[in-house]
Amino acid sequence: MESPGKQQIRTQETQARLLDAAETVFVRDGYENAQLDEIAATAGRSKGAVYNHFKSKEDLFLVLYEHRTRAYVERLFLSLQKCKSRQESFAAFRAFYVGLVGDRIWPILTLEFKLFALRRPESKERFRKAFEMAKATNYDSTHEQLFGQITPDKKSGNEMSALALGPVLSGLILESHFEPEKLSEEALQRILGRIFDALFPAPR
Amino acid sequence: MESPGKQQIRTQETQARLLDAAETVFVRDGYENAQLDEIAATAGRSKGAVYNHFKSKEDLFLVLYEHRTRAYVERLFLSLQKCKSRQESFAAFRAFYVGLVGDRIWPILTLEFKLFALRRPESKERFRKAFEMAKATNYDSTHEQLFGQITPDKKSGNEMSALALGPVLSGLILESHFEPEKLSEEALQRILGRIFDALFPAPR
Amino acid sequence: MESPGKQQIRTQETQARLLDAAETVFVRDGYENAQLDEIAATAGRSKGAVYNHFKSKEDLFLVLYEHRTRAYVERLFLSLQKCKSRQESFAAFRAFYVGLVGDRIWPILTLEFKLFALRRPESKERFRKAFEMAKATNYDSTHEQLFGQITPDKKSGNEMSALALGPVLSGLILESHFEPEKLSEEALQRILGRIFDALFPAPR
Amino acid sequence: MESPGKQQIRTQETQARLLDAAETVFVRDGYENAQLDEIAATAGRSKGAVYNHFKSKEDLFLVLYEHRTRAYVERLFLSLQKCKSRQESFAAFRAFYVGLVGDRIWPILTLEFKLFALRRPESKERFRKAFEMAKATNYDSTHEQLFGQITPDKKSGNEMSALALGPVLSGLILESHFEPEKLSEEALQRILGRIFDALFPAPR
DNA sequence: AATGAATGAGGATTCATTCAT
DNA sequence: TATGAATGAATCCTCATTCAT
Repeated sequence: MESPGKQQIRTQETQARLLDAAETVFVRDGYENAQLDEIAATAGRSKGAVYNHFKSKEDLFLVLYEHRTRAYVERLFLSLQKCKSRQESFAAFRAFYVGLVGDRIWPILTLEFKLFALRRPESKERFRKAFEMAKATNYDSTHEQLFGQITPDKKSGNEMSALALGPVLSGLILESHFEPEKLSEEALQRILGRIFDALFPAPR
Repeated sequence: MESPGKQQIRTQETQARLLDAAETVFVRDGYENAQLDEIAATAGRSKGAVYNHFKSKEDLFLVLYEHRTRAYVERLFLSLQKCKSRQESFAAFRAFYVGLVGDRIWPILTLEFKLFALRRPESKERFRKAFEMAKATNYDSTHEQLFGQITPDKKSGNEMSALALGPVLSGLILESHFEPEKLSEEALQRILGRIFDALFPAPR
Repeated sequence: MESPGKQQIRTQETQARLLDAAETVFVRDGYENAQLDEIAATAGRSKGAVYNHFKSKEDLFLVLYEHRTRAYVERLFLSLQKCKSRQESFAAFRAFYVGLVGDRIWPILTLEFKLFALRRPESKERFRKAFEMAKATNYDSTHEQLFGQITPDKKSGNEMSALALGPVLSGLILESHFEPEKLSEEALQRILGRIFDALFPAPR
Repeated sequence: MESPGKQQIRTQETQARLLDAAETVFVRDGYENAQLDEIAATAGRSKGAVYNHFKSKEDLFLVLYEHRTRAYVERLFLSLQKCKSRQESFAAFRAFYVGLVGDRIWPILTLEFKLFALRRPESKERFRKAFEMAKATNYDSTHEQLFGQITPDKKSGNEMSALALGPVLSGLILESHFEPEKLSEEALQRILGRIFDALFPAPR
């Protein structure tokens, strides 16, 4: 009871360090090959510490995904909030998307997550909820901010397109690991831009 | 001279069965979770038989990838050979690509392979070679058949675009497993078509 | 500061138990047929515990050999330290050697080790180092204590003879397992004594 | 039925080749690590052939040991037969023994055999029988040829000494693999000679 | 909260042996 | 007799998880 504040801080720091370490190791080695031992060591903690903060390896993985997903969505919302017009919003959206090529980690983590979830119906459920939750926060208003009020039909088309953005990005980033020259960051930006424009024909 | 024939046939059949079983199990469970036991059983063979045909689990995985890759490339070349004009060829190419959405297996297998290769530099080498070999077979003539003689600059752009096709497909197929309704086969075809057209603006 | 003590004690006890169990099982079954499972069980521990203390079966085997070798060499040095004269020392040396027939375990273990090392050049290296280290500790002074200052020529002869002692013992102990009556402990003592005297003609 | 002679020759040759190959591989790798596959390959035959000639790996091992043992005993008897006097016989016996250091294979094989037999009471039986048989052939007359008619007491002493010869040789040869310089063939001959003389004080 | 020793289920791999040819 | 594909028992080792400290 001496310094609960410090304790809490320590606890939070451990959590954060573990999550960072987990991201590093999961992405580097893949979920199955990632060793809790190594995650703990990378975080400067011991194996046991992981279990004080997470129920299991799977739990750590899911919490990590939830964190990172939330962070990205929040970033997007933040950048959208600053926009004054629909055009501006739309441009910000596009820029945000194309800018994602700068991150070699997150898209791989996402692939890893999805392949993981694909094989575990139980986790798949939690996985989707996490994603929905993050997305849902401001979904409708965001959509309107970007596209205005449009027919349900068009809206569903937009949803479909939006759904495609992530996977396309992930696939390309993965490929770029094998063809770093032909798929340079610049090249990827151009490709992503073209694809974005194909999926979201600029509102008149 | 009857026996060698029978032996050979048996051997080939076993190989083929093992590869088919491997594809099923690897895609269903992922590389790490796939059990040799189950692959063997699925093939109607015993665990040991796998090791008469493949050096290791990894080897089986790589050989499987090589086989399937080669098969796809050959299918594409075959369909191109029938074409009489550049337009026809190009249309065939597009159709081939868009038609790939019908296969839920191969794109997932490819993702699995690439994430696998990403973590094993040695296999990465072999992996790329297999792909190159298959691609190389008729590459230049194919390119000319599709695009005619164009500036090296444009050619390199086409290469980049070609490189993007597979990853985009894989990413989308994976996502469709989570959103089977929003990303129906039909929807995927439309998206893929649009992306294809964005990457390869139709020649004139 | 109670816990680190308890932990350490537990750790040491486990190590010691595992080494004892390993000795029992390796000698009884031979290196290849010895099962880690059984060693662990004999030690009252689980299979996994072995791997917390030793890198591999091979490592366990080598560490065991190092331990036991060291212990024997130390015993010899200890008994030599008590001696007052060269004659006494020499007699103690002889007695020590002849007394080794009482141990049916150690000579067999040594054979097992050497045949093992013969087939693994890497271990052979470590194996020799362990032996050298143990031997080296007091080698020169011991030699002088036993034989006085003698010509290098004679010294090298003594070295050769010393080298022969162990193998001769091991060979005989092994044989005595097949001819327990003809090669009783008493008989072995007589034979060993005679051989010792032939190899080290008593210093006047 | 065309050429039974040729068939038989082929059969015998295969047997001999398999035994030679077995000796090579068993000595090089040890019984447990020796692979039937490799033995067969070394013999220029296939794995299956081994089973046409031997019941099992163990059987092959035992037959090999029996063969080699018999051969050595026969060689000794042969060289003794030529001797005219007891002195000559005795010298021949000594020379035969000391000469054994030239063979780096057989003593190791013997060790391997004995450690093997030690752990398999069933084989131990067969093992001893093989040895006895070989030895027995001419045992009593040989003994008399070497030592004349002596008291049963002395005879039993000689038996004991004779029993020691093999193990001593094996132990030393094994050690010489680790100390090839200090235990050169020449050095071994000197040591063996001294030990022989200590075990068999020259008759009068 | 943190540590790390211990657990033990799980799985890839090896290889003697069998058997159809 | 010879071959070698197929079998499957056997075992080392890994690593997520637990728990006493």
